Amino acid sequence: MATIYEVAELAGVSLATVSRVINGNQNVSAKTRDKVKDAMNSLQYRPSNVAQSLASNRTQSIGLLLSEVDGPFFGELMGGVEEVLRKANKHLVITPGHFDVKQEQDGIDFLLSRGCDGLILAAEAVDDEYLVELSKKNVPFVVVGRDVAELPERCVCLDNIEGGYVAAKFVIAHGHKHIGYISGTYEKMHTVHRLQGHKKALKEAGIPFEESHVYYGDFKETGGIAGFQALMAERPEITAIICANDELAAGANGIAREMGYKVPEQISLVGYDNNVFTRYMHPKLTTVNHPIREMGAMATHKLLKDVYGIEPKELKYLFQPEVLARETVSKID
Amino acid sequence: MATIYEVAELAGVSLATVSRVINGNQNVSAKTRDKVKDAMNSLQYRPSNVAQSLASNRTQSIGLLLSEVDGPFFGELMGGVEEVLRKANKHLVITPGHFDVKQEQDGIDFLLSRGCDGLILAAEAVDDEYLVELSKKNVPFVVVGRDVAELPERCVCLDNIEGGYVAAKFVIAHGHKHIGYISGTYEKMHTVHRLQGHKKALKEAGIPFEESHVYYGDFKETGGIAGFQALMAERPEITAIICANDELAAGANGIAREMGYKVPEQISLVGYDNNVFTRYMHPKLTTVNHPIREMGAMATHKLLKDVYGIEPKELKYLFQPEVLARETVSKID
DNA sequence: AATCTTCTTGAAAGCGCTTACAATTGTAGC
DNA sequence: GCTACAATTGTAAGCGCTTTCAAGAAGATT
Repeated sequence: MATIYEVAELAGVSLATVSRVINGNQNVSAKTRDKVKDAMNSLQYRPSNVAQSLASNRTQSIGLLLSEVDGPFFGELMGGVEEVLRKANKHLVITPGHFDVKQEQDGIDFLLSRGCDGLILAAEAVDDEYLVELSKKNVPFVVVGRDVAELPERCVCLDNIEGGYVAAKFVIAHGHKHIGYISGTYEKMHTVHRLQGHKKALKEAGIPFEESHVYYGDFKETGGIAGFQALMAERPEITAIICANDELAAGANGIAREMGYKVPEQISLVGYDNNVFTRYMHPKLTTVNHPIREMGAMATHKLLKDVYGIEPKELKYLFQPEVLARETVSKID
Repeated sequence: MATIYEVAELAGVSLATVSRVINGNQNVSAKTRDKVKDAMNSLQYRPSNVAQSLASNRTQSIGLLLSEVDGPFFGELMGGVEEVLRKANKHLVITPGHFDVKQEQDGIDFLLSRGCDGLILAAEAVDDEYLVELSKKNVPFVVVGRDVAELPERCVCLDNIEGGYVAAKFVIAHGHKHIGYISGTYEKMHTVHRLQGHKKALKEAGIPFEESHVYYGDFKETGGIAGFQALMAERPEITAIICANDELAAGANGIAREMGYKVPEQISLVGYDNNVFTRYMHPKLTTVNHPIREMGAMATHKLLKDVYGIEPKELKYLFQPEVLARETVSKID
C-alpha cells in the first residue's frame, strides 16, 4: 500500500501539499492538484485512516452501543443511524452491550479507545448516574430510548406514558372494560411509564385498575405465552390484553390460538413497537408505533451537530407514539 | 485522556516498559508490572487504539461487509460473526453495501483504509472477478454465502442445489405433482442453484418441469404476492408452491389467505432461509434451514486462523440445508 | 572473584499522516 | 524595476504507541 511519501515524490511536491489535496484544502493551485491526483491514481493510493486519525485526533466515526446486533428493534435503530451517517460521510462502529452493565461499560470504553468522535448509546443496563458521569468527561454522546433527567438535550426518547395511554384508550374506546396487561421486566423505566399511561387511561374512563390484571414477565415471546395463560386462568372476564411489546403480543397471539381463543373475536390484543415481523402475523397485530428508526436518525443528527457542527434541519427529543389500528382489536359492547 | 508518557512518568519507568505491560509481555518483573498497573489505574489510562494500530500495523478488528444492516437474515449473520469475534477479543467494523456494486466496492475500500486486519464479505453485487483480483492483493478475506470457484477455502456457503432439491423432494413426498416455484432475481447464483436442485428432484420423481410453473420476482414480500397471483391464475392445478426465500413465502401466504385459499389444505407452501419471523407466521412456515449464523461464525473462525493464527476447532466450507417441517405442507394423494 | 547467562529495562526510530509556521513564488501597483 | 501583499508550497514537529537493539542488573557457574 502506497503512502503519502510516495505520492509526494511521484508528484514532485511535499507531504503537506499532498495532505492538502487529500483534505480538499483550497490553497492548492489547480495544476498542483492535478499532478497530485494523477500520482494518487497511478499508485492506487488510499490514505490510512489510522494515521489520519492519530494526526488529526478525529476518526470521522461515530460509535453505536446497542444491546444486540440482531433483532428487529435494534436492526431498525442501526438502519436509521447508518443512513444519516452515510450521507454525512461519517462511519459507524457498532458494539453490543448484551443487556449487561459490565458489557455496556466495556463497550463504551471500547468505542472511546477506538477514537470515536461521538457516541450514540442505546444503553439499557448502566444506570443514570454512570451516564451523568460520562457527560462530565467531555465525551460527546446522545442517549436513545431513555430519558435521563439530568441530561436534557442528550436524550432522544419516546413518550412512553403517552404510549401506554393511547393503547389503553384505544381498547377502551372499543368497549373493553376488563383489560389485562402483560408487562416486561419492571425495573426498566419505559416499562414503568407504559403501565403508568395505561393506568391513567383506565382512571379517565372510570375503570378501576386491578393489580391482578397485570402480569410481569420478560420481554420475550415466552413472557407473552406465560402471561396469557396466567391472566386467562385467573381473570377469565378479560376481553383484551395489552402487551408491553410486540414479542409479548406475538407469544400471546400464538398461545391464544392454541388454546382455542379467537383473536380478536374473543380476545383483543395490542402490541407495542411495531416491529417489522408484526406484518407477517395473522391476524395483523394492532400495535403502538415506536419510530425507532427516526429516533436513531434524530440522535445521529444531534450528534453530527455537536461533534462536527453539521446543522440539522430540525431537532426533536421526544417522539410521540400512536396506535396502529390493524386486526387484533374488536369492538364489543 | 492520559497517554503512555504520563503513565511511564508516574510509574518511574520508560515507555517501552509500559507498552510491555499493556501488551502482556512476560519480560517484566512483577514489581514493575504492579507499579505500572497502579499508575494506569490512578490515571484512568486507556491505550489509544488508533496509535496502537498505527505503530503495530494491526487494528485487532475485522471488517464485515453486508448488504443491509437491518433485516433478519443479515442480523443473524452479524450476530454469528460478532459472537466469535468477541470471544477472540477482536472488534467488528460493519459497512453496508446496499446490494449495489459501487457501494460494495466503496465499502471494501473503507474497511481496508480503516485498517481492518481481515474482511468478511457477504457481497452480492460485485462480480467474481473483482473478488479474485482482491485475493491477489494480500488482503485476508472470506466470502459468505457465495461460491467463487477460483477461491476455494475462502468461501463459506450453503449447498443451494441441495436446498432446492430437498424442498422439492419434501413436497413430492407429500404427494404433490403440480408444483409452482416463486423465484428471486435470476441473476444471482444461489437462485439458479436452488431452481436447479428443484428441477433435479422433479426429474427424479418423473415429474416434467414446466417453465410456466415458475415465477421470477424480486426477493421481497411483493414478489411472493405477485407470484402467487400469477401462478394460481395461469396454472390452477398447482397444489404446492416452493418459494426461493421466506419473504416470498410470507407474501404468498398472506395473499393466499386473502384470496380465500386455505394453507395448507388447499395449497402447500415452502420457504427458504428459516428467518426468525417465520415462527410468528400462521400457519407456521415449513421452510429450508439456512444456518447463516453458523456460517458467519465459521467464516469468522477461518479468518481468525488466517489473520491471527488462532486455530479453530473445525473448519467447514459447505453447509447442508434441510427442510424444517412445520405447518404449511399437507399430504395429498 | 571472575565469567557467562538470563532477566529486565531503556533509548530511539518509526508507523503515515496533519498542521502550525516559514519560505517561496506570483501579482499588482507604482 | 521595486515594494507590498496574497497565494502557494515546503519544513518540521508531533499525534501515542510498538519494537529493535543495546545496556544494565541479577544469578548461576566455575
